[in-house]
Amino acid sequence: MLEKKEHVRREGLPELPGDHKGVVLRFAPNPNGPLSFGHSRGLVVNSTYAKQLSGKLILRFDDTDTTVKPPLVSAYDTIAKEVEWLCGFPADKIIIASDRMEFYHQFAEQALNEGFAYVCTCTAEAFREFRVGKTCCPCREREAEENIQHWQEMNSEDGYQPGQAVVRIKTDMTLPNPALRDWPALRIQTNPHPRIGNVWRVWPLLDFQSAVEDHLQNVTHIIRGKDLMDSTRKQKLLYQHFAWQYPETIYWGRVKVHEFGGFSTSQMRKDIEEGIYSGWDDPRLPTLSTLARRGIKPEALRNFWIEIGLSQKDIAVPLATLYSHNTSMIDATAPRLAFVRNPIRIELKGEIDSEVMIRSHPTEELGERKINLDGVVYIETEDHGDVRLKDLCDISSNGTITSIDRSDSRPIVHWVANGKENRLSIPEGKELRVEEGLLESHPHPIGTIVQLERIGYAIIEEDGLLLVHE
RNA sequence: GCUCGCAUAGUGUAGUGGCCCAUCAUGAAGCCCUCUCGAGGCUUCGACCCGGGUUCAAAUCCCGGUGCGAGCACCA
Repeated sequence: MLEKKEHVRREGLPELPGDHKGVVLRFAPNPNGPLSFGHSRGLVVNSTYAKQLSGKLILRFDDTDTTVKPPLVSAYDTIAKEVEWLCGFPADKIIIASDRMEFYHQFAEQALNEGFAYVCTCTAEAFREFRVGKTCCPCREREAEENIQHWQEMNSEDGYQPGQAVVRIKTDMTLPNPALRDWPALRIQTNPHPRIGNVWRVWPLLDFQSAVEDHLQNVTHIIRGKDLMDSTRKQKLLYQHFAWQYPETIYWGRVKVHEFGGFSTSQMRKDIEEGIYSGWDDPRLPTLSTLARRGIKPEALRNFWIEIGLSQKDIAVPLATLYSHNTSMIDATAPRLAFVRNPIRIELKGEIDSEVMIRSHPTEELGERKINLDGVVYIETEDHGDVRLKDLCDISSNGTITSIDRSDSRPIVHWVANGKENRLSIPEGKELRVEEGLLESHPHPIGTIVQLERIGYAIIEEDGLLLVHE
């Protein structure tokens, strides 16, 4: 029989491979600063699966680097709160790698004892030669006992110093992929850790720490960027040595947002400390704090990433896509207000009520605003001409009222009668443009998202308006 | 250089051999709406990277090419 199948479009995220029972996922940022837009993909994807499949979401702080990207003590707390804000629920469990060091040491010693790891005392440059030449470094020949001895020297203050020794996982120096050849698992760092100080000297690198912790936590699925594909391959080799089973792994491709180029957490941290930015929620920054401050709803961010999905394709998305999701979240509750930039005074000539009531939203019940007219309105200089004052009357360019009802198709403009001076800050990439103008009097408290008619959505802040988006 | 990955309209996606002269969203253009450059409704435009192969049949499988991206850190 010829059966006509329905063409059904898949909605939401693709089905997760593997077993759907007892799913354990993790989101593992480096707490060297609060979360950024870039982190939000991993968080949304992992938490959405965890929620859909009634699984667990682990928030894990990968804070084992005290040198290149040292942890920021305040970020641990901030990130936990940001996770709850974005996901709508808190992480089921929080793991801090720097509290779990004894486990990493224990498995490192096991690896050394069982002969699938060794202490390498070559310099990074020297080892590069071996890696490129597919030849073994002499350190690889050490017996387990000798390795343990060197390991103890790594852990001792008067033993090896940073850069003088690392622990490597034995793979195969002839592996076609150079990235996998006897990769480094632990190294010496003497900078004190901001959370726990100088308790440890030998710290694991990501590939080792993450692999061990995923096993310890029974993580079932790892969903991460495809830049970590070789990390998966390295970790699988380690899992073979330990005879563990590696989780299902899914990748996403690189995302470029045109409006947010060139920010790194370390750089932002430096710039904030130097006063270039006012803080982590400076309107020009691509952080989650900034997006929250700017009135971007967590649901909008979630819908945005879910729509993009999990393809391994590298993409470039305009922020307009995120904004369109946000518009649908905020429009129904955003009262309308008029904000007139570059105002020009117009004296109304003709009959008109001295008091008008105007709806705060064209379709939603957001109440009405009462406006007292004393014969003068302000419109934007650019709008000057024969226009219709929205919800009021048609006028000619000298202010003569030609009709109360709309009489023709002349342009509709917004206007302010008894406004107050205000300013609107507009983030434009790394710049912040400020527009002065007259804002209609209103009763809305700080934090309200309003729609400035014909301009865009804005949030009311203590000292002015901040544009959400158009 | 070595290794790995990806390739559908301007953008983002659906699609795992016949439902596909290809889905949905967004965009652009035009129209509608007692009245925003908002929201809503309608119409139109617009794509399977290239070349071979397998097959009765390929966007879908295989090979080659090209393009783009990533890893080869004592960062994550």
